[in-house]
Amino acid sequence: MTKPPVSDERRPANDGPKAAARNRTALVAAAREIYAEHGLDAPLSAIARRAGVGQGVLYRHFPDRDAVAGAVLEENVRQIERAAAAPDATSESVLGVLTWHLTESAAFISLLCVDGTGRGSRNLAYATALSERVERALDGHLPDSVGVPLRETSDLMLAVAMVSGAVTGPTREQRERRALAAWRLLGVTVGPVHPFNE
Amino acid sequence: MTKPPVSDERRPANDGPKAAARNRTALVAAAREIYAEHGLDAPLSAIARRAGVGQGVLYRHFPDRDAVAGAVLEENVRQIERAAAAPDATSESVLGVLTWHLTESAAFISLLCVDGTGRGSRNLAYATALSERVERALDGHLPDSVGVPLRETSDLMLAVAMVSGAVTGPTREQRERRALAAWRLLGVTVGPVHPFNE
Amino acid sequence: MTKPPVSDERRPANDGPKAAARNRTALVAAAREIYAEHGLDAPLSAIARRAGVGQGVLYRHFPDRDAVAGAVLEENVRQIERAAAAPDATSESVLGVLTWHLTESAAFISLLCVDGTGRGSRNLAYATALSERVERALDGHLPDSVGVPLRETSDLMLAVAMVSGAVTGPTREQRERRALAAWRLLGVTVGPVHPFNE
Amino acid sequence: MTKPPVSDERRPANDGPKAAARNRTALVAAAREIYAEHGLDAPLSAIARRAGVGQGVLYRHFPDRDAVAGAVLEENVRQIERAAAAPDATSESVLGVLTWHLTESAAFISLLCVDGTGRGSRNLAYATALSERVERALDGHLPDSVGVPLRETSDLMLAVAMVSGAVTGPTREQRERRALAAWRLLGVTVGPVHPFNE
DNA sequence: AATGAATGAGCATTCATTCAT
DNA sequence: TATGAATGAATGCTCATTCAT
Repeated sequence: MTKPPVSDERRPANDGPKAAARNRTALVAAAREIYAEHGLDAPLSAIARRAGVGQGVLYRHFPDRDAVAGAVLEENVRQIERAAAAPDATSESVLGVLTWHLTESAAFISLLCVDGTGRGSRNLAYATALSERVERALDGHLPDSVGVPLRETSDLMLAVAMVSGAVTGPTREQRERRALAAWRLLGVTVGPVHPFNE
Repeated sequence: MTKPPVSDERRPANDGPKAAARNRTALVAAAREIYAEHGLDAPLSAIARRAGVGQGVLYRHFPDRDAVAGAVLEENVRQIERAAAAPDATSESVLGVLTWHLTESAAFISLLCVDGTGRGSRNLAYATALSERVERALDGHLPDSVGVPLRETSDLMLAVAMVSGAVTGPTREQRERRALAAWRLLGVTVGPVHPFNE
Repeated sequence: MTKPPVSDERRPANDGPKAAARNRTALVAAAREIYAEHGLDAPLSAIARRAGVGQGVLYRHFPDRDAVAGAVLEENVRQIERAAAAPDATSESVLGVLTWHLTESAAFISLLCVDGTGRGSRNLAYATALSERVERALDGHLPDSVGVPLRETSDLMLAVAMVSGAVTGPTREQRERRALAAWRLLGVTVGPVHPFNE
Repeated sequence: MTKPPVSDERRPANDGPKAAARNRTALVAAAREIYAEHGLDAPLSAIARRAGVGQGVLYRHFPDRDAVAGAVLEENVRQIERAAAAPDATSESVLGVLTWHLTESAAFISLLCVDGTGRGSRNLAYATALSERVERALDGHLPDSVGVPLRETSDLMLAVAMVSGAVTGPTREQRERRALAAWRLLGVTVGPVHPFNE
């Protein structure tokens, strides 16, 4: 009377290695939602619950809470990189995508608008690396601007931080309106605000 | 280096009611420091410890953590109001004082650059009231600006939020440099950056 | 330029020894109200505040929180003693007064309906002494009862405890109704329910 | 006296999910003891300590302190329900079981002898529901009584509350003696005092 | 590899009691 | 003698992280 191969009780959904990638994706998506709803200080348990996995899985994929935020930002940053690498990329189109992410992801705002005064200092490593990837992506897409010109990418990154600071409000629409008003004050034209490939 | 004459060991140091005002001041000062070092989410116990008082004293003076932040911000806001009310006030002088507080107080940045995504929604009451006082103070001091003009106080508040977003960095000097660069990108001239009456 | 005799500033109402008795009375009255509203676990500070005195005064008159409760009960007990000592006292009249206090004072219920399992063990001294005074007051006023007769004062005290257990409800009227129903189940007739000398 | 093979020193003793049910049981048992010793206001930390678990475990199993009390009472109430549902149930047998729980569980007394004056008003929900279950269990088991008859279940519940008020004393034996004396004063015969299925 | 229970440190808050004035 | 501020221990509750299964 050998036991059936799969399991004899309620199997906790051990789908083998296939599940690993699926779980990681689910965790990042869940984290994005939770961050949007409750801010970056939301408990990790909420993220695991939303993803439908145990907390142990979260720790298997991410060593600490900063790694979770980093993974969420990774996706934002990648879209900007791809927008910048597109054959028909213009400063306007790239800023449109960047602005989309600013309005959609509270975590992304925090990335670019860190107060730098120590609070989030735990994970400067992650934040700095990601921030530099954004900077590199924007390099070569310096927009024209009415009034004071942006002369270098560092000026543009400053402008991005400034727009980040302006992006407040409870709904995405309000945040988009504020972001566009901010770009206008800077004299910068922004293309359609949308995600890159979604 | 005089010490109280009696009791040199365990004396809980009850200085009587006279200490009340002194303690409140010490608490606000401690809170300002702690906020600058650890952000607005710093534990209240750290503030009490820094102020050299028991936690109960903190609660005697401030009903909740928002009241503590409010008391800290109160001073920032008041200086801006006074700068705006000075007989020789100009937009440049007022913005200089405002910029000083942006570079000096992490809490003040948070006031003007709230992410608004729900996280800190507990104390919108305080934040809104204080923010409106800043807005009223700035009313009538609309600066000229190169490039895109600021047409109304709401534009100016947007600009302030934008500058707030740019104010990052570990030292006050770096933060001031970033703030001034941000104002420059907006085409706004700012006067000397300093506290109003200190 | 000698100073005026009374005081030169806002005098904290130091009316001399006269005030002592007045304060004690106010404290007991305040405690009675607070206990009725918030139960015996109410903070002492609330009692002092209601009495319009500082907390120090409370400690001057009562060494600890049990002494406060004891003082409140003292008054209840005394009225019962006086009702029992009245020339025209009957078991019915005495039980009427006792029942009044049961319905009016949560603390008094606790005195007679102590769970005895340790919770309130801190002040058994007070409670026991007061309880015995009630017992002595009831001695000699054993009521007739339909059904099972009460043979001794200890039976009557048991009956009192039983009625105490029945006295629940948010309003005094409800509590009185429950108390009378309880006495009825015991077959005991109770006179008019009222305070003794008030 | 076997011990786990590995690690004999600091092991936080995470016995895995198997321990969940065991821990819940231990918590309820510990709560019962603590309540008996220190009353319903005992600190939850004491319960967790007695159960040999961390405080977090307590909160995993019970959302708040009322849920803990509810779980303790649940068992008392269930035994009464089962006693009432037994094929040979009589009013005497059911009251015997009820009286057992009155003498054994301070919390159970509190359930039936609530002072209702507001103090413990936080958890009326639990208390009311459980109290009604007792009432339903007693329905149909109205005892005969010498003297004043109990006409309805509400009379019986009043009698139960009265007996609850009489149940005082440091040992279970004393409490049982008081309870039986109380039932006798009510003219009600009670069967053997014992738990239902233990 | 996944689960989710357990741990325990950490923070907020309350309040009895003391004591300088 | 009265005041009421200060103390600090106690308690409730929340999570980040670990780990037996």
